[in-house]
Parts: sequence; structure tokens; C-alpha cells
Amino acid sequence: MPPPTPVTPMIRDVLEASLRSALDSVGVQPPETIELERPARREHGDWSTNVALALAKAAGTNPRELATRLVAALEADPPRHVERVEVAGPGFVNFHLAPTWLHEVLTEVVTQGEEGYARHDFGNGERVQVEFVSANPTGPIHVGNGWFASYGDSLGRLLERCGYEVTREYYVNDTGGQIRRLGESVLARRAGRPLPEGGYPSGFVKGLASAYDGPEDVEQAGRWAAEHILRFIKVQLEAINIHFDEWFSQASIEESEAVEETIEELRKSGLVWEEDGAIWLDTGAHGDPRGKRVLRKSPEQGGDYTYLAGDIAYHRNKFLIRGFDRVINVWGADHQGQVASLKAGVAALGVDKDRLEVRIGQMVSLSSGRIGKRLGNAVDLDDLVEDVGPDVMRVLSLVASIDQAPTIDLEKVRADSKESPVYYVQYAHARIHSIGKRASELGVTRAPLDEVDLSPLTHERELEVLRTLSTLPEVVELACVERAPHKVTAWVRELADRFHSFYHDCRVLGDDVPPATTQARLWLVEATRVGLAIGLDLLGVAAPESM
RNA sequence: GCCCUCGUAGCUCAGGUGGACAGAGCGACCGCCUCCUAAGCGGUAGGCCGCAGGUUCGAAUCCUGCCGGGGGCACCA
Repeated sequence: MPPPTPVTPMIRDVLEASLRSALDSVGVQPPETIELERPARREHGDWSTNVALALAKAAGTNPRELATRLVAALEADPPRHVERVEVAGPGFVNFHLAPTWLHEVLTEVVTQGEEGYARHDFGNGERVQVEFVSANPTGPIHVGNGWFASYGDSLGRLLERCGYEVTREYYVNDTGGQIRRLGESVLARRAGRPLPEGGYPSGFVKGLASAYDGPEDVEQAGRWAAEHILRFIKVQLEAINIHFDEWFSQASIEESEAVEETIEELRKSGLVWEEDGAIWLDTGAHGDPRGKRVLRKSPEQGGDYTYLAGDIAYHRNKFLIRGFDRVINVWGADHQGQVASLKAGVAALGVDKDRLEVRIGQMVSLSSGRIGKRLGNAVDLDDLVEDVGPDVMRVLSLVASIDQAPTIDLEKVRADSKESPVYYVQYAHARIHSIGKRASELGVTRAPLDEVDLSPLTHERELEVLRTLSTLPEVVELACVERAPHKVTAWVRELADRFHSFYHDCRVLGDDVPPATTQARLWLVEATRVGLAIGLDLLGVAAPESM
């Protein structure tokens, strides 16, 4: 869906254009890009530029002098909404805008709505696959998997909002030793034998074993169990509002000719050779510090294809068979060592390795020694979700960057779940609906926006809400480009914060509120609702109408 | 040893593609409900932004080194 045309030219563009002509008029060559930022401090205005700092040297003057001349030029022909321009500090040029620019923001938000506001098209319909979680189906997924699940899903939502066509994929390791060990565990449990070396001790597997009534065959028992486990993993993920488009079977790669075909194709690169009975790939040619990797083991080692060979075949399928323009894999830091080899493999297939992006999330760990009621050393995702709810879980995992290695204190999380930032945000959303309800009880109806005068919106609390709202398009863009959904979390908290303050200080309804003010505020409230709805949706969290 | 990543307030973290006196939540302390949900609001206390150099008009942010935490360097997946 293409983003709607802005109702008015963005203020930023207006300011930039004026700055260019101002630079021209003082005889300074305007730079390619003019930096315009929103100062951290209110008294520094609504927008600020450092051009004078940056260009003073080239202009043969000092920053404040240049800034002063720029201000004079700007004052001669002030841009729309600009109330005052001033030189500040070492040579910043600060723009102080009239509230009218924020009234335009309000109009923008409301007319574009949940669908349109802060939507971008720079993705150009590029087909992106986001592969995440992909945990082995040898037991329920745990809290750490859930962390990356939230991340991957929200990243997908951001990409969609920015014009990419997203496919969410879970790579199912349903093959080989993994499955055989699982089968052995099931059979051993069923027969009451001790678990084999490397077996799966979880209660879940134990439970499955008692339900298994198939033959005493390791493969079959393993497949059967994996299917059941996978079904449960789906339930766990759906419980936190995550739905995959594709559950891609590793067996489908390894049991077809795909790996052989891939190696044949790799040979064309001239980077494949045989040595000591094994097949090797020169990964160093494409930047892998390890230099070379085995694709097929020597006969003495069993003669199997390596995991890497299968993985390259899988990525050949992604790029060359299914034709994704870009692939983003979300991996835990424990897989970091695979990145360079895989990228080299992809490059050897003739695919630009920049089309493969691997986001490494740092390891999630649990602080409490006592981790779960079940055997094993992980806490199942559903156990936590059952206690704190999906929204707390999702936001908890989306407050920090994935470059942080969180240590989760589950006791604390459970005890403090009521204090979760989600509720702070959701409460703001609920309050908005409460205002709507109250309005209809009072028989107050909101007039059409184009008939409402927004000029009563001058209270600092009102303006703060609008300033935050004005920021969402850039936040969404940045969060998407940087693959950083936690920036949305921060924004949504800020908006809720501003709204709560407004709610406290500015009454929307009541006998002592002038009708014109009520009308304008009702629209301010609606704009806030739109902003919260967009933000919460990007986080995959509910926007409740009451709490 | 080499590579990746982190080190910001008591705790959990924002900010990090350089900018103007360092932010939030929780915790602590003090206030605020005859009024649209107090899951809220306002205020106070609390930080040589790991350490040392360097680049720059300007560094929490960039570079180098060191210290500390996590992860990785298989013919394992």
C-alpha cells in the first residue's frame, strides 16, 4: 500500500528550502545535505541546524558570524510557521515555530490515520524474508527463543510498514541426528529405559512418549514426536501473536537433490575441490577468516554433507529458487561463527552477499538459579506467558536493543509484571476510549475535522503530545533501517507519557471547558489514539479499549 | 591468541551515522482523587557515560590501547 500524499509539505522540507536560499543569499554554497534536528531542549526551539558550524571555515568566517547573517536572511523572508529564528550557543540556528505547525501535524495524523500515517514506501515492494526462531523441534521453545521471536516479528511489521513485502519463515530442523536422538528418547521413555546419551530429558518429551503407540523405530518415533512438538511450538508462538508464513523443512532440502545440485553449482565458481576424500569450499575467497570449509565429509568421517552444505543449499533455495530480494536471518550469538562461511557460500553461488543479512542477538540468560518447574534448564515460553500475559512478554523483550545480553530475573518479572511499561501505554489508549464513551454519554459529538478550529490547542501539554506525534514517521523509518524495533517501544512510551500529562492537566469534557476547546481536544485525543495504535501494532501488542 | 558484542543513576535499560547543562522506568523520599479510569500526575535525591590516550570548534557518541562481562573461532548441528 503506497503511503498517502502528505496533506502539507513537511515542515522539514520547508525549512531546508529556506536555509538553502538563505545560504545562497549570503554567498555560501549550500551543502548536499542540510542537517536539521530537533533540539533536546525546548528553549533551543523546534528545529535547529548546525550549518553555520559546519560551513564557517569554508566561508572564511566564524560560526556565529555566519549564523547571524543567515538569521538576517531568514528573517527577511520567514518560512511558514516560523515565529522566530535565532543564533544560539556556538553558532546554531534555531527555529521557533508557531503552534500552527503542530496543528498541521494533527491534521496529518488524523487524515492519514492508522493505515497511512508514518507509512513509508522506500521498501519499494522488495521481497524480504525474515527467518527467525527456527529452534529445533526437540522440545517447547523457551524464553530466550521468545525474545528473538518478538524481535523478528516486530522487525517484519516495521519492514511491512516501510513498503517491503515480508515473508516470515521458521526453518525446521526435522532431520538427521537431531530427530534420531529425539526418537531414541521417546522410545527409551516409553520402555522405561534410561535416556540415551544426549537424549532430551524434558517433561514434554516424557509426556509425548507415553502417548506414542507407533513402532519401535527411532526414525519414526522421532518424526512423530517432532511433529507434535512443532504443533505445540506453533501454539506457543501464536499465544504471543506471532504467525509464520512458512515452516520450511530441513528434511525437504536434505532428502532431495538440493544439496548435490548446490555443490554442482558451487563448482562453477572454481572454489570447490576435493582433498582427503572430502569436498571443500574456499570460503576465504569471499571473506571468511576461516579460509575453507568442508561441504562433504570424507568417507572415514561418514561421508555426509555438513551442516554448512545444507545451509548453503537452503539459502540457494531462498535466493535462487524462491527469489527473495533480501533475506534477514535472526540468530543468537552462539551462531555468530557461521555467518562468514554462509555468506561466502552464498557469494560463491553468485548472489550478492549483501542481500543476506544476519542479525545477531546477544544471548538471553536467566538469573535465578532455580529455573523451572520442569526438568531441564530452560523455562518454556508458555510458562512465562501464562503468568504475565503476551503483551508484557513482548514488550519486555522489546525495550532493549538485541545487542544487549539480557539477564532475566523471572521472579522479578512475574512480581513486577503489573508495573510493565505496556500497561502504561495501554492505559493511555484505554483512557482515550473512556473519553469517547463519556463524550457520547454527554451527547457531545465531534464535528468534522475541517470544521474544527484547532487554534485553541496552545497549552504546553497539548503541544508536547503533538511534537511527539510529529516524530513518528522518522522513528519508524529509523527503527526499520536500523532493524531496531526497540525504538518504537521508546516512542510509544514517550507518547503515552505526554498523553497522561495532558490528560491530567487539560480536561476535554466538562461545563467549564469551552465547546471550541472540547472540539479541538477531541481531535487531539483522536490523533493520539492513532499514534498509539500504530506503535502498539508494530510491537505486536494489543491496544485495549478498557482496562 | 584472533573475531563479534556489551560496560551510562541502587536495578533494568534508552541515547551512540559528533553537537548546546546526560534521559526513562523501577526502587527510595515528599505531595496530588467532591472533576473524562490514581494501572495516573507533580516534585526531591541519585551519574568523573569502565579506564587512559587521540581526532575535532565540540566526544557518552568516532579512532587506538587497556580492564571487565557475554558469545564465537569443527570433516557438530
